[in-house]
Amino acid sequence: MGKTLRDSSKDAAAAATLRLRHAGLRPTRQRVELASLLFKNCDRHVTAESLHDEVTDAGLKVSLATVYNTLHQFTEAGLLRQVIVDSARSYFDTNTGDHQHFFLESEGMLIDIPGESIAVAGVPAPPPGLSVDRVDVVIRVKRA
Amino acid sequence: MGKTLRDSSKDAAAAATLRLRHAGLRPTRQRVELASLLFKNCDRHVTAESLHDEVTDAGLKVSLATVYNTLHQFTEAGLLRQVIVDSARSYFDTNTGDHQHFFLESEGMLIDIPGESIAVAGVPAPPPGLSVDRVDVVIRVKRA
DNA sequence: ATAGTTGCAAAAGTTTTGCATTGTA
DNA sequence: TACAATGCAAAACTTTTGCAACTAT
Repeated sequence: MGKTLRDSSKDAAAAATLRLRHAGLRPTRQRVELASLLFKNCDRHVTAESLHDEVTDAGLKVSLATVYNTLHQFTEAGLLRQVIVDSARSYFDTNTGDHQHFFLESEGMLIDIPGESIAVAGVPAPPPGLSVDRVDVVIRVKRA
Repeated sequence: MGKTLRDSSKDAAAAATLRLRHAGLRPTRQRVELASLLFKNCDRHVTAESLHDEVTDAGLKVSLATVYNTLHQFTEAGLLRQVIVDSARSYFDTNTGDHQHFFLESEGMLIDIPGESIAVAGVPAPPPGLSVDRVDVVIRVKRA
């Protein structure tokens, strides 16, 4: 039995709903729509604006403010990770595991690097009273 | 012969003027004042706003827009380096050499780590057509 | 029903830009 | 004098918040 396009869309929505419930977030229309887009494919890197364009292009209506709020809620809930590489805008990564990034600034493109590939050695002890929370590595690349 | 406070201030201004000329920037009043503050002591990390507060507190009048423009001009000229660690604001570092940072987000504090201390191993080759421009390491710390 | 949650318009930041003014040659 | 460079007010961004409307129980 082949599934129709409509069925796939429903499946994505159902999966998103489950994922949201599991994360303790109410599956509202906007959240389900955004989650469906975000988690449909594998790893994705989005900005608030790129995701807003995406929902809009899909014919759905979600305000940009809601996209921002939702991205932060998803991040709080552990569904997304925020990646700070550009002073002009925030990126969000659907890959929440341990990994690092290549960043091509001119095109706003992020590429994942598996966490186990990279090793950072020689980190001095943090100043007294402070402990290491996370180590972020950004490999800034440019067109050769 | 001890130098008066006024002399020191003059010296700082003279040094700043030289530094600006050497970098190919016209030593205007605003630039000299900002450069005097920035390069008076050793390594410093400032935001546009913190530097603006500083000039203002010193009784000088420079608009915030000019502080932004000047920080970017100094960065272009190689006198400063921009450090991207916080999505909310840009930091500028008077240490332009090879080094990395601890970042205590809750207080907006950056601490330099000498470049030779840290080694990043296992960086995969960048995707075809791209070359590595720089490797940034940020050790995010929190109060223990 | 209704209590807590949500979504968005409006506000608040931060950063950039256009242009009158300034400073230099 | 001319003319490029500068500094800042105003504009343009991105992001956050307060509260009316909604929704899950």
